[in-house]
Amino acid sequence: MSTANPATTTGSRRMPEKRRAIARAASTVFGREGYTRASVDAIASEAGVSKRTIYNHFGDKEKLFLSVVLENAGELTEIIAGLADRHLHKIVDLEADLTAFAVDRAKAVLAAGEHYALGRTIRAEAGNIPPDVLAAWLAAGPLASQRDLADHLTRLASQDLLTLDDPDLAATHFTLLTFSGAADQSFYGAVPISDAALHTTVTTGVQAFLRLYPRP
Amino acid sequence: MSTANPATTTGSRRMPEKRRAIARAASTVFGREGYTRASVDAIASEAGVSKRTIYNHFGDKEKLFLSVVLENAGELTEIIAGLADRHLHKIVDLEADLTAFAVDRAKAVLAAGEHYALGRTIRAEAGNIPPDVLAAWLAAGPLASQRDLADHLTRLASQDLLTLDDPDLAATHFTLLTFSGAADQSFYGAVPISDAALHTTVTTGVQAFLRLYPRP
DNA sequence: GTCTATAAAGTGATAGAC
DNA sequence: GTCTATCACTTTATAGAC
Repeated sequence: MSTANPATTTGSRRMPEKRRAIARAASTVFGREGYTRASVDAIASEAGVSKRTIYNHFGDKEKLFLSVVLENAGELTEIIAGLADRHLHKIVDLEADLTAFAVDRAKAVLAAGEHYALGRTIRAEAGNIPPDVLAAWLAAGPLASQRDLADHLTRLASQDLLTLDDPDLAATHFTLLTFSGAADQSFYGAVPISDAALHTTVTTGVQAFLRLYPRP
Repeated sequence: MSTANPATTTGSRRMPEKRRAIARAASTVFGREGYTRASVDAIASEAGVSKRTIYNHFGDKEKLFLSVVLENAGELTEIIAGLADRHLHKIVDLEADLTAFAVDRAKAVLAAGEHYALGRTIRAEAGNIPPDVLAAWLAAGPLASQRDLADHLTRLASQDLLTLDDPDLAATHFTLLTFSGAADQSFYGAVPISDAALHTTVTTGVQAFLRLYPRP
Protein backbone atom coordinates (compact mmCIF):
# COMPACT_ATOMS: atom_id res chain seq x y z
CA MET A 1 0.00 0.00 0.00
CA SER A 2 3.00 2.19 -0.32
CA THR A 3 2.57 4.94 -2.80
CA ALA A 4 6.29 4.67 -3.48
CA ASN A 5 6.34 8.23 -4.60
CA PRO A 6 9.70 9.66 -3.69
CA ALA A 7 9.16 13.10 -5.07
CA THR A 8 5.68 13.89 -3.92
CA THR A 9 5.25 15.41 -0.59
CA THR A 10 3.03 12.76 0.84
CA GLY A 11 1.56 15.43 2.95
CA SER A 12 -1.76 16.35 1.45
CA ARG A 13 -2.01 19.77 2.98
CA ARG A 14 -2.36 21.90 -0.08
CA MET A 15 -4.86 20.52 -2.45
CA PRO A 16 -4.15 22.81 -5.38
CA GLU A 17 -1.16 20.65 -6.22
CA LYS A 18 -3.18 17.49 -6.58
CA ARG A 19 -6.01 19.33 -8.18
CA ARG A 20 -3.73 20.74 -10.82
CA ALA A 21 -2.17 17.35 -11.41
CA ILE A 22 -5.63 15.90 -11.92
CA ALA A 23 -6.71 18.69 -14.25
CA ARG A 24 -3.56 18.30 -16.28
CA ALA A 25 -3.93 14.55 -16.53
CA ALA A 26 -7.60 14.88 -17.36
CA SER A 27 -6.97 17.29 -20.20
CA THR A 28 -4.34 14.96 -21.60
CA VAL A 29 -6.42 11.81 -21.37
CA PHE A 30 -9.70 13.42 -22.45
CA GLY A 31 -7.91 15.03 -25.36
CA ARG A 32 -6.32 11.78 -26.41
CA GLU A 33 -9.19 9.35 -25.82
CA GLY A 34 -12.34 11.40 -25.95
CA TYR A 35 -14.88 11.60 -23.17
CA THR A 36 -16.44 8.15 -23.11
CA ARG A 37 -13.24 6.24 -23.79
CA ALA A 38 -11.30 8.09 -21.12
CA SER A 39 -11.69 6.15 -17.88
CA VAL A 40 -11.41 7.85 -14.56
CA ASP A 41 -8.97 5.12 -13.60
CA ALA A 42 -6.72 6.10 -16.50
CA ILE A 43 -6.86 9.75 -15.46
CA ALA A 44 -6.08 8.84 -11.88
CA SER A 45 -3.16 6.75 -13.03
CA GLU A 46 -1.85 9.52 -15.29
CA ALA A 47 -2.15 12.02 -12.47
CA GLY A 48 -0.54 9.71 -9.92
CA VAL A 49 -3.50 9.91 -7.57
CA SER A 50 -6.25 7.53 -6.62
CA LYS A 51 -9.64 7.58 -8.24
CA ARG A 52 -11.29 8.60 -5.01
CA THR A 53 -9.21 11.72 -4.89
CA ILE A 54 -10.64 12.74 -8.23
CA TYR A 55 -14.17 12.22 -7.00
CA ASN A 56 -13.43 14.19 -3.86
CA HIS A 57 -12.18 17.11 -5.87
CA PHE A 58 -14.54 17.13 -8.82
CA GLY A 59 -17.68 15.21 -7.87
CA ASP A 60 -18.08 13.10 -10.94
CA LYS A 61 -16.63 12.48 -14.36
CA GLU A 62 -18.83 14.97 -16.12
CA LYS A 63 -18.02 17.80 -13.73
CA LEU A 64 -14.34 16.97 -14.08
CA PHE A 65 -14.61 17.21 -17.84
CA LEU A 66 -16.53 20.45 -17.82
CA SER A 67 -14.12 22.07 -15.35
CA VAL A 68 -11.08 21.06 -17.33
CA VAL A 69 -12.64 22.15 -20.57
CA LEU A 70 -13.28 25.67 -19.36
CA GLU A 71 -9.87 26.08 -17.74
CA ASN A 72 -8.19 24.84 -20.86
CA ALA A 73 -10.06 27.18 -23.16
CA GLY A 74 -8.85 30.16 -21.20
CA GLU A 75 -5.26 29.00 -21.23
CA LEU A 76 -5.26 28.37 -24.95
CA THR A 77 -6.83 31.75 -25.60
CA GLU A 78 -3.98 33.39 -23.73
CA ILE A 79 -1.41 31.44 -25.66
CA ILE A 80 -2.97 32.50 -28.95
CA ALA A 81 -3.18 36.09 -27.79
CA GLY A 82 0.54 35.91 -27.05
CA LEU A 83 1.23 34.62 -30.54
CA ALA A 84 -0.85 37.36 -32.10
CA ASP A 85 0.94 39.98 -30.08
CA ARG A 86 4.31 38.58 -31.00
CA HIS A 87 3.68 38.35 -34.72
CA LEU A 88 1.24 41.17 -35.36
CA HIS A 89 2.19 43.91 -32.94
CA LYS A 90 4.87 45.38 -35.12
CA ILE A 91 4.53 44.47 -38.76
CA VAL A 92 7.64 44.00 -40.86
CA ASP A 93 6.20 42.18 -43.83
CA LEU A 94 2.44 41.84 -43.64
CA GLU A 95 2.09 38.62 -45.56
CA ALA A 96 5.00 36.97 -43.79
CA ASP A 97 3.84 38.08 -40.38
CA LEU A 98 0.28 36.93 -40.92
CA THR A 99 1.57 33.62 -42.21
CA ALA A 100 3.84 33.11 -39.22
CA PHE A 101 1.01 33.88 -36.85
CA ALA A 102 -1.38 31.53 -38.62
CA VAL A 103 1.14 28.70 -38.65
CA ASP A 104 1.93 29.07 -34.98
CA ARG A 105 -1.71 29.30 -34.06
CA ALA A 106 -2.60 26.20 -36.03
CA LYS A 107 0.24 24.31 -34.42
CA ALA A 108 -0.82 25.41 -30.95
CA VAL A 109 -4.41 24.32 -31.46
CA LEU A 110 -3.82 21.20 -33.50
CA ALA A 111 -0.71 19.88 -31.77
CA ALA A 112 -1.80 16.28 -31.39
CA GLY A 113 -1.35 14.71 -28.01
CA GLU A 114 -0.56 17.94 -26.29
CA HIS A 115 -2.31 19.52 -23.37
CA TYR A 116 -4.51 21.66 -25.54
CA ALA A 117 -5.95 18.95 -27.73
CA LEU A 118 -9.22 19.12 -25.88
CA GLY A 119 -10.90 21.11 -28.64
CA ARG A 120 -11.44 17.93 -30.61
CA THR A 121 -13.11 16.22 -27.70
CA ILE A 122 -15.32 19.18 -26.95
CA ARG A 123 -16.51 19.35 -30.53
CA ALA A 124 -17.10 15.63 -30.55
CA GLU A 125 -19.19 15.86 -27.41
CA ALA A 126 -20.95 19.11 -28.24
CA GLY A 127 -24.31 17.38 -28.37
CA ASN A 128 -23.89 16.09 -24.83
CA ILE A 129 -22.58 19.26 -23.26
CA PRO A 130 -25.03 21.54 -21.44
CA PRO A 131 -25.72 24.54 -23.68
CA ASP A 132 -24.63 27.07 -21.08
CA VAL A 133 -21.28 25.33 -20.64
CA LEU A 134 -20.84 25.12 -24.38
CA ALA A 135 -21.57 28.83 -24.62
CA ALA A 136 -19.07 29.53 -21.85
CA TRP A 137 -16.44 27.48 -23.64
CA LEU A 138 -17.07 29.31 -26.89
CA ALA A 139 -16.81 32.66 -25.13
CA ALA A 140 -13.61 31.78 -23.29
CA GLY A 141 -12.05 30.08 -26.30
CA PRO A 142 -12.79 30.57 -29.99
CA LEU A 143 -14.85 33.74 -29.64
CA ALA A 144 -12.27 35.41 -27.41
CA SER A 145 -9.53 34.59 -29.88
CA GLN A 146 -11.60 35.81 -32.78
CA ARG A 147 -12.28 39.04 -30.96
CA ASP A 148 -8.62 39.54 -30.21
CA LEU A 149 -7.73 38.92 -33.83
CA ALA A 150 -10.38 41.40 -34.92
CA ASP A 151 -8.73 44.03 -32.73
CA HIS A 152 -5.37 43.37 -34.32
CA LEU A 153 -6.87 43.63 -37.79
CA THR A 154 -8.54 46.88 -36.87
CA ARG A 155 -5.20 48.29 -35.80
CA LEU A 156 -3.54 47.09 -38.98
CA ALA A 157 -6.28 48.76 -40.99
CA SER A 158 -5.73 52.00 -39.11
CA GLN A 159 -2.10 51.78 -40.19
CA ASP A 160 -3.25 51.46 -43.80
CA LEU A 161 -1.87 47.94 -44.05
CA LEU A 162 -5.21 46.52 -45.12
CA THR A 163 -8.74 47.58 -45.90
CA LEU A 164 -11.72 46.31 -43.99
CA ASP A 165 -15.21 47.38 -43.14
CA ASP A 166 -16.21 44.67 -40.67
CA PRO A 167 -13.34 43.55 -38.41
CA ASP A 168 -15.25 40.60 -36.99
CA LEU A 169 -16.11 39.31 -40.43
CA ALA A 170 -12.52 39.79 -41.54
CA ALA A 171 -11.26 37.85 -38.52
CA THR A 172 -13.72 35.08 -39.32
CA HIS A 173 -12.52 34.98 -42.91
CA PHE A 174 -8.91 34.89 -41.79
CA THR A 175 -9.60 31.93 -39.55
CA LEU A 176 -11.59 30.11 -42.20
CA LEU A 177 -8.95 30.63 -44.86
CA THR A 178 -5.87 29.94 -42.75
CA PHE A 179 -7.05 27.57 -40.05
CA SER A 180 -10.24 25.70 -40.81
CA GLY A 181 -8.76 23.89 -43.78
CA ALA A 182 -5.86 22.60 -41.73
CA ALA A 183 -8.16 21.70 -38.85
CA ASP A 184 -10.32 19.75 -41.26
CA GLN A 185 -7.38 17.97 -42.83
CA SER A 186 -6.00 16.91 -39.49
CA PHE A 187 -9.40 16.22 -37.92
CA TYR A 188 -8.62 18.81 -35.30
CA GLY A 189 -5.34 17.22 -34.44
CA ALA A 190 -6.38 13.58 -34.34
CA VAL A 191 -4.32 12.86 -37.44
CA PRO A 192 -0.96 14.60 -37.72
CA ILE A 193 -0.50 17.12 -40.49
CA SER A 194 2.93 17.63 -41.97
CA ASP A 195 4.67 20.94 -41.58
CA ALA A 196 4.82 21.24 -45.35
CA ALA A 197 1.08 20.69 -45.76
CA LEU A 198 0.32 23.12 -42.98
CA HIS A 199 2.58 25.75 -44.47
CA THR A 200 1.04 25.35 -47.91
CA THR A 201 -2.49 25.59 -46.58
CA VAL A 202 -1.71 28.65 -44.51
CA THR A 203 0.25 30.39 -47.24
CA THR A 204 -2.51 30.09 -49.82
CA GLY A 205 -5.01 31.09 -47.16
CA VAL A 206 -3.15 34.26 -46.27
CA GLN A 207 -2.80 35.15 -49.93
CA ALA A 208 -6.54 34.78 -50.42
CA PHE A 209 -7.18 36.82 -47.29
CA LEU A 210 -4.98 39.62 -48.58
CA ARG A 211 -6.81 39.62 -51.90
CA LEU A 212 -10.05 40.02 -49.94
CA TYR A 213 -8.72 42.80 -47.73
CA PRO A 214 -5.96 44.50 -49.73
CA ARG A 215 -3.87 47.46 -48.78
CA PRO A 216 -5.77 50.64 -49.73
CA MET B 1 -24.38 -4.63 -54.71
CA SER B 2 -27.61 -4.91 -56.67
CA THR B 3 -28.92 -8.41 -56.76
CA ALA B 4 -32.07 -10.06 -57.97
CA ASN B 5 -35.01 -8.91 -55.94
CA PRO B 6 -36.39 -11.28 -53.35
CA ALA B 7 -40.10 -10.64 -53.39
CA THR B 8 -40.80 -12.20 -50.06
CA THR B 9 -39.45 -10.53 -47.00
CA THR B 10 -39.51 -13.63 -44.89
CA GLY B 11 -37.96 -15.77 -47.54
CA SER B 12 -35.05 -17.95 -46.55
CA ARG B 13 -32.90 -16.71 -49.38
CA ARG B 14 -30.61 -13.77 -49.31
CA MET B 15 -31.85 -10.81 -47.41
CA PRO B 16 -30.42 -7.46 -48.41
CA GLU B 17 -33.57 -6.01 -46.89
CA LYS B 18 -32.45 -6.71 -43.35
CA ARG B 19 -28.95 -5.64 -44.12
CA ARG B 20 -30.18 -2.33 -45.39
CA ALA B 21 -32.42 -1.88 -42.38
CA ILE B 22 -29.44 -2.48 -40.12
CA ALA B 23 -27.25 -0.09 -42.06
CA ARG B 24 -29.92 2.56 -41.93
CA ALA B 25 -30.49 2.11 -38.22
CA ALA B 26 -26.78 2.07 -37.55
CA SER B 27 -26.18 5.31 -39.40
CA THR B 28 -28.99 6.94 -37.45
CA VAL B 29 -27.87 5.73 -34.04
CA PHE B 30 -24.16 6.20 -34.65
CA GLY B 31 -24.85 9.67 -35.97
CA ARG B 32 -26.97 10.59 -32.99
CA GLU B 33 -24.99 8.95 -30.17
CA GLY B 34 -21.45 8.62 -31.42
CA TYR B 35 -19.56 5.38 -31.63
CA THR B 36 -19.02 4.38 -28.02
CA ARG B 37 -22.39 5.57 -26.76
CA ALA B 38 -24.28 3.74 -29.47
CA SER B 39 -25.08 0.27 -28.19
CA VAL B 40 -25.56 -2.61 -30.56
CA ASP B 41 -28.79 -3.33 -28.73
CA ALA B 42 -30.09 0.11 -29.59
CA ILE B 43 -29.19 -0.38 -33.23
CA ALA B 44 -30.88 -3.78 -33.30
CA SER B 45 -33.95 -2.29 -31.72
CA GLU B 46 -34.03 0.61 -34.17
CA ALA B 47 -33.62 -1.79 -37.08
CA GLY B 48 -36.24 -4.20 -35.77
CA VAL B 49 -33.87 -7.15 -35.91
CA SER B 50 -32.15 -9.24 -33.31
CA LYS B 51 -28.66 -8.45 -32.24
CA ARG B 52 -27.51 -11.79 -33.54
CA THR B 53 -28.56 -10.79 -37.04
CA ILE B 54 -26.28 -7.80 -36.85
CA TYR B 55 -23.33 -9.94 -35.81
CA ASN B 56 -24.11 -12.41 -38.59
CA HIS B 57 -24.09 -9.68 -41.18
CA PHE B 58 -21.30 -7.44 -39.98
CA GLY B 59 -19.05 -9.41 -37.64
CA ASP B 60 -18.64 -6.89 -34.85
CA LYS B 61 -19.49 -3.37 -33.88
CA GLU B 62 -16.40 -1.84 -35.40
CA LYS B 63 -16.90 -3.51 -38.77
CA LEU B 64 -20.51 -2.42 -38.73
CA PHE B 65 -19.46 1.16 -38.12
CA LEU B 66 -16.81 1.16 -40.80
CA SER B 67 -19.15 -0.37 -43.37
CA VAL B 68 -21.91 2.10 -42.68
CA VAL B 69 -19.52 5.00 -42.72
CA LEU B 70 -18.29 4.19 -46.20
CA GLU B 71 -21.73 3.51 -47.66
CA ASN B 72 -23.02 6.72 -46.19
CA ALA B 73 -20.24 8.82 -47.60
CA GLY B 74 -21.07 7.64 -51.09
CA GLU B 75 -24.75 8.35 -50.71
CA LEU B 76 -24.18 11.83 -49.36
CA THR B 77 -21.75 12.58 -52.16
CA GLU B 78 -24.44 11.67 -54.69
CA ILE B 79 -26.97 13.86 -52.97
CA ILE B 80 -24.60 16.80 -53.02
CA ALA B 81 -23.75 16.16 -56.65
CA GLY B 82 -27.48 16.28 -57.38
CA LEU B 83 -27.76 19.61 -55.58
CA ALA B 84 -24.82 21.02 -57.49
CA ASP B 85 -26.28 19.88 -60.76
CA ARG B 86 -29.65 21.35 -59.94
CA HIS B 87 -28.37 24.75 -58.86
CA LEU B 88 -25.25 25.19 -60.95
CA HIS B 89 -25.95 23.49 -64.25
CA LYS B 90 -27.73 26.41 -65.77
CA ILE B 91 -26.93 29.69 -64.13
CA VAL B 92 -29.56 32.38 -63.90
CA ASP B 93 -28.05 34.64 -61.27
CA LEU B 94 -24.59 33.50 -60.24
CA GLU B 95 -24.64 34.83 -56.70
CA ALA B 96 -28.16 33.58 -56.05
CA ASP B 97 -27.47 30.17 -57.54
CA LEU B 98 -24.25 29.68 -55.61
CA THR B 99 -26.02 30.77 -52.44
CA ALA B 100 -28.90 28.37 -52.98
CA PHE B 101 -26.48 25.53 -53.61
CA ALA B 102 -24.42 26.33 -50.54
CA VAL B 103 -27.49 26.57 -48.33
CA ASP B 104 -28.89 23.27 -49.54
CA ARG B 105 -25.55 21.55 -49.20
CA ALA B 106 -25.05 22.79 -45.67
CA LYS B 107 -28.54 21.65 -44.73
CA ALA B 108 -27.95 18.23 -46.24
CA VAL B 109 -24.72 17.70 -44.37
CA LEU B 110 -25.61 19.37 -41.10
CA ALA B 111 -29.23 18.27 -40.78
CA ALA B 112 -29.12 17.12 -37.19
CA GLY B 113 -30.58 13.74 -36.45
CA GLU B 114 -30.91 12.77 -40.06
CA HIS B 115 -29.44 9.80 -41.80
CA TYR B 116 -26.38 11.66 -42.97
CA ALA B 117 -25.27 13.01 -39.64
CA LEU B 118 -22.48 10.46 -39.50
CA GLY B 119 -19.87 13.01 -40.53
CA ARG B 120 -19.76 14.31 -36.99
CA THR B 121 -19.16 10.87 -35.57
CA ILE B 122 -16.48 10.04 -38.10
CA ARG B 123 -14.61 13.22 -37.31
CA ALA B 124 -14.98 12.57 -33.60
CA GLU B 125 -13.56 9.07 -34.01
CA ALA B 126 -10.92 9.94 -36.60
CA GLY B 127 -8.14 8.99 -34.23
CA ASN B 128 -9.56 5.52 -33.76
CA ILE B 129 -10.33 4.77 -37.40
CA PRO B 130 -7.79 2.78 -39.43
CA PRO B 131 -5.95 5.21 -41.72
CA ASP B 132 -6.88 3.33 -44.88
CA VAL B 133 -10.57 3.46 -43.99
CA LEU B 134 -10.29 7.11 -43.15
CA ALA B 135 -8.65 7.73 -46.50
CA ALA B 136 -11.39 5.76 -48.25
CA TRP B 137 -14.04 7.79 -46.48
CA LEU B 138 -12.37 11.04 -47.47
CA ALA B 139 -12.14 9.89 -51.07
CA ALA B 140 -15.76 8.74 -51.25
CA GLY B 141 -17.06 11.77 -49.37
CA PRO B 142 -15.50 15.21 -48.95
CA LEU B 143 -12.85 14.84 -51.64
CA ALA B 144 -15.33 13.54 -54.20
CA SER B 145 -17.67 16.45 -53.51
CA GLN B 146 -14.83 18.91 -53.69
CA ARG B 147 -13.76 17.46 -57.01
CA ASP B 148 -17.28 17.66 -58.37
CA LEU B 149 -17.56 21.27 -57.26
CA ALA B 150 -14.22 22.06 -58.89
CA ASP B 151 -15.59 20.70 -62.17
CA HIS B 152 -18.63 22.93 -61.91
CA LEU B 153 -16.48 25.95 -61.19
CA THR B 154 -14.28 25.14 -64.16
CA ARG B 155 -17.33 25.10 -66.38
CA LEU B 156 -18.57 28.38 -64.96
CA ALA B 157 -15.18 29.90 -65.61
CA SER B 158 -15.28 28.68 -69.21
CA GLN B 159 -18.58 30.55 -69.51
CA ASP B 160 -16.84 33.70 -68.26
CA LEU B 161 -18.95 33.76 -65.13
CA LEU B 162 -15.91 33.80 -62.90
CA THR B 163 -12.14 33.87 -63.04
CA LEU B 164 -9.98 31.15 -61.60
CA ASP B 165 -6.58 29.64 -62.09
CA ASP B 166 -6.78 26.65 -59.77
CA PRO B 167 -10.22 25.00 -59.69
CA ASP B 168 -9.40 22.77 -56.74
CA LEU B 169 -8.22 25.67 -54.67
CA ALA B 170 -11.29 27.67 -55.65
CA ALA B 171 -13.55 24.79 -54.61
CA THR B 172 -11.72 24.58 -51.31
CA HIS B 173 -12.17 28.30 -50.76
CA PHE B 174 -15.84 28.05 -51.62
CA THR B 175 -16.33 25.32 -49.08
CA LEU B 176 -14.35 27.14 -46.42
CA LEU B 177 -16.20 30.40 -46.93
CA THR B 178 -19.72 29.01 -47.28
CA PHE B 179 -19.71 25.79 -45.30
CA SER B 180 -16.96 25.51 -42.71
CA GLY B 181 -18.21 28.45 -40.69
CA ALA B 182 -21.70 26.98 -40.46
CA ALA B 183 -20.29 23.55 -39.67
CA ASP B 184 -18.23 25.06 -36.90
CA GLN B 185 -21.13 27.04 -35.48
CA SER B 186 -23.36 23.99 -35.38
CA PHE B 187 -20.62 21.59 -34.33
CA TYR B 188 -21.26 19.62 -37.48
CA GLY B 189 -24.93 19.36 -36.77
CA ALA B 190 -24.84 18.51 -33.09
CA VAL B 191 -26.33 21.87 -32.22
CA PRO B 192 -29.05 23.18 -34.51
CA ILE B 193 -28.34 26.30 -36.51
CA SER B 194 -31.19 28.61 -37.39
CA ASP B 195 -32.12 29.11 -41.01
CA ALA B 196 -31.45 32.80 -40.60
CA ALA B 197 -27.95 32.24 -39.23
CA LEU B 198 -27.19 29.73 -41.96
CA HIS B 199 -28.40 32.08 -44.64
CA THR B 200 -26.36 34.96 -43.29
CA THR B 201 -23.22 32.87 -43.06
CA VAL B 202 -23.65 31.49 -46.56
CA THR B 203 -24.53 34.84 -48.10
CA THR B 204 -21.48 36.62 -46.76
CA GLY B 205 -19.37 33.62 -47.72
CA VAL B 206 -20.57 33.65 -51.32
CA GLN B 207 -19.96 37.37 -51.54
CA ALA B 208 -16.40 36.91 -50.33
CA PHE B 209 -15.92 34.05 -52.77
CA LEU B 210 -17.08 36.20 -55.66
CA ARG B 211 -14.70 38.96 -54.63
CA LEU B 212 -11.91 36.38 -54.75
CA TYR B 213 -12.94 34.95 -58.11
CA PRO B 214 -14.77 37.78 -59.90
CA ARG B 215 -16.23 37.78 -63.37
CA PRO B 216 -13.48 38.70 -65.85
C1' DG C 1 -33.84 -14.54 -26.96
C1' DT C 2 -30.87 -15.60 -22.87
C1' DC C 3 -26.37 -15.71 -20.70
C1' DT C 4 -21.68 -14.46 -19.47
C1' DA C 5 -17.57 -11.84 -18.98
C1' DT C 6 -15.70 -7.46 -18.61
C1' DA C 7 -14.99 -2.85 -17.88
C1' DA C 8 -15.94 1.22 -15.82
C1' DA C 9 -18.57 4.67 -12.73
C1' DG C 10 -19.28 5.66 -8.32
C1' DT C 11 -19.08 4.62 -2.83
C1' DG C 12 -17.82 3.28 2.00
C1' DA C 13 -14.61 1.91 5.41
C1' DT C 14 -9.77 2.58 6.85
C1' DA C 15 -5.21 4.42 7.41
C1' DG C 16 -2.31 8.30 7.89
C1' DA C 17 -0.64 13.34 7.91
C1' DC C 18 -0.98 17.73 10.29
C1' DG D 1 -9.06 15.06 16.33
C1' DT D 2 -9.94 16.34 11.89
C1' DC D 3 -9.25 16.06 7.21
C1' DT D 4 -7.90 13.76 3.03
C1' DA D 5 -6.09 10.08 0.18
C1' DT D 6 -6.37 5.10 -0.63
C1' DC D 7 -8.11 0.47 -1.46
C1' DA D 8 -11.63 -2.80 -1.92
C1' DC D 9 -16.18 -3.25 -3.09
C1' DT D 10 -20.81 -2.78 -5.51
C1' DT D 11 -23.58 -1.82 -9.37
C1' DT D 12 -24.62 -1.15 -13.99
C1' DA D 13 -24.19 -1.46 -18.78
C1' DT D 14 -22.64 -3.59 -22.86
C1' DA D 15 -20.08 -6.51 -26.33
C1' DG D 16 -20.33 -10.77 -27.94
C1' DA D 17 -21.42 -16.08 -27.51
C1' DC D 18 -24.75 -20.03 -27.11
